[in-house]
Amino acid sequence: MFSKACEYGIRASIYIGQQSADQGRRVGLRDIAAEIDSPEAFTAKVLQLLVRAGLVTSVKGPTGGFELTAEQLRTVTLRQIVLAIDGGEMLQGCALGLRQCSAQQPCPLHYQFLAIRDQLNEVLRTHTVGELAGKVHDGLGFLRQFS
Amino acid sequence: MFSKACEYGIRASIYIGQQSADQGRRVGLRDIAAEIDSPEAFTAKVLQLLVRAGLVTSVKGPTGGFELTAEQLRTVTLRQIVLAIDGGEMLQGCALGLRQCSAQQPCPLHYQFLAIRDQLNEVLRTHTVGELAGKVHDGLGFLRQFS
DNA sequence: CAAATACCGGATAAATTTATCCGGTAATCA
DNA sequence: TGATTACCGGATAAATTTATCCGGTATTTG
Repeated sequence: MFSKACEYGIRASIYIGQQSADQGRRVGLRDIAAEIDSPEAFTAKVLQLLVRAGLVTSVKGPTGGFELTAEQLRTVTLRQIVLAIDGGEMLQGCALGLRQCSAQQPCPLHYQFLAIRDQLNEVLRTHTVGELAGKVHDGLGFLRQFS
Repeated sequence: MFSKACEYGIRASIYIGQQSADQGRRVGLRDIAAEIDSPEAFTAKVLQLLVRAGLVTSVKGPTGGFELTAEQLRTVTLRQIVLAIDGGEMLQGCALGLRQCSAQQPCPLHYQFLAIRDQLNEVLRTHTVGELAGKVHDGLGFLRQFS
């Protein structure tokens, strides 16, 4: 559905959000990669994208790391994360790969997938990172496999 | 959403279906690739998968080519095509990449994506290649871009 | 039977995605 | 100020996906 990069990006930002909401704790890369079970260096690349897009905040040096500001917690949606990493392909492109699929010239599944895509967009648009962080904090959601 | 291979596979099988329904016309690779605007050799690989899976029929030699039997037209669903090419990843896997995402240990978006995935499965399960071929035949759907 | 046709299947190459490495820079702290 | 910490960013490598090539085999037709 999403690329690996995007999966890591979503999980990472939710974890960062959880720690930020929890007494404003800043988290380092090593910590993040361990907690969401992702490759450290690759996760760093993905986080750089999110930082550049203004969706995550980073601080260098000792006591540095990644965090979400109160505003980021409140306003950053999953949709923004996905767009920053994967672009709009999955959110807008034709399921059958037609370059211009529209009501004028629809693929045979245009309207069926329009409905699915609408629902996907709705889910991504209406969930903030902060909200999902809360869910993880309350033990109602997980970011990696616990055996 | 789907891989390129899968996009080609779906478009190709619908086109084959359309020609088969239309006076049982068998179609060759060159023809298919031209009609759905896909790379010929790669499309051949994808079609081999579908033939091996029993979803498409092929005939060698002159006057040979690909076709869908009456039964294939009636019974083969998009879901079977997608499974044969992309496997169950998109249809079953966790959107956030967790190896075992379930009600026992759900990702923070488990139930939201469950709904989306259900709808996707439903669309793929309830549409046969033959039905979509009819839609294309009636000019209600297209398999490539016509400028 | 011989020639032509068209799918089959293995090998190979190009492109993209995923993943790693390492020196550079900014920030903290003693 | 000097040492350490931790993100930044470019280069590189591995893995996967996408795409191509070409000889092999089955089938039709003359």
